[in-house]
Amino acid sequence: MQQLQWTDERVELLKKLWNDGLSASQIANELGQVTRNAVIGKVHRLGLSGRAKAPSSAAPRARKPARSAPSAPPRPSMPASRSNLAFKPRPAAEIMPEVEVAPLPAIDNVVPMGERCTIMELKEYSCRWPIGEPGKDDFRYCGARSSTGLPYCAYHSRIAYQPVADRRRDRKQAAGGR
DNA sequence: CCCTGATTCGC
DNA sequence: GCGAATCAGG
Repeated sequence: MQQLQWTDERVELLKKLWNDGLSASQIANELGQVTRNAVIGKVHRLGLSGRAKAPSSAAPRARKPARSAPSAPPRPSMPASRSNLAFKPRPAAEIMPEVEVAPLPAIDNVVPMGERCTIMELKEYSCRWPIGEPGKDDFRYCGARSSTGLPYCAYHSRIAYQPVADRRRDRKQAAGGR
C-alpha cells in the first residue's frame, strides 16, 4: 500500500484551493485520500496558513501534558463515525427557509448554467438555492452572487421569501379587516 | 450539534 | 515530514 505523497501536483492544487478560500475539509474532499487534518498540517508546513484569520484562534494554548499512553484512551465517547466529509447531502426542504414549497415553478431552467455549482464550489456569498434532486449526480446550487447576509441571490430570495410576505400580509388583513 | 483552523507530538 | 488527536472557537 502506497503512502500518500504530497506530489507537486497535489501541493499546487492544495495551494490553489486554499488561496481560493475553500475550507480544509473541502480541499481534503477535493484531493481525496486525505483528511482535513492532513490538509491543515500541510498548509502550515507550507507556511501559507492564516488567510485573514481572527487573532482569537491564534491565542496560545497550553501544551499537551502527554499523549503517549495508548492504554488510556482519553475520549472513549468518540464514535467510530468519523467522516472527513464537510457536508452531508440534505434534502432541499431542509436547506430552504420556512416556506410552503407547494407551487414553486420549475425554476431550474432560469438559472444560468455557467453559474451553477456543486457544494464544493459554494462560496460564502453563493446562492444556495438547490437545483435538482439532492444526492443525484446533477444536483447543483444556483451559485450566483447573493446579497449580503442572504443565503440566496436576488432572484431566488424573491422566490424564497415572497410566500412568507404574502402569508404575513394575508394574516394582517384577516386580523384587521374581518 | 455542526463546523472552522491551530497546535502538539508520536510516528 | 506527515497527520491523528486535540484544542479553541464560531
